[in-house]
Amino acid sequence: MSGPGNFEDDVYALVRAIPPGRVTSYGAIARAIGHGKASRRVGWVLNKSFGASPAVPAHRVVNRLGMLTGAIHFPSDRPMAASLRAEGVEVANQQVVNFQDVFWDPLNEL
DNA sequence: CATCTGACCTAGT
DNA sequence: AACTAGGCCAGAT
Repeated sequence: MSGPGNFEDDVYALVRAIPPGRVTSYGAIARAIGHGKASRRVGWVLNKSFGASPAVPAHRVVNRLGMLTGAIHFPSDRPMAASLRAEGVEVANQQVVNFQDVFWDPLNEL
């Protein structure tokens, strides 16, 4: 019912569970909620997440290579790279530095 | 209403 | 190892 079961809700819950200073990937989220192949939808859901409350730290979600592919869809007031840097994540050239180091795998750590 | 695209990823050739 | 194709599904044209 109103709990987990909806793709949207599951994604929101998981993204909100990402600790500050850490990042994860779309595929990792999709897999954690049981839709291993629906990584594309994750991005679409996050796209709506901007008006959600509590806020969803969508800036902590990058692609598997650590690239800020979704940065172009972020509001100009809150650029993705800047938000990550504010949390201590180094970003260079639209890419996360030490990605493996800051990567947070929900299946492994949650 | 049919077709394409998109914050992606895995697997097969 | 590089390339192609397939999967997911909702919005846009």
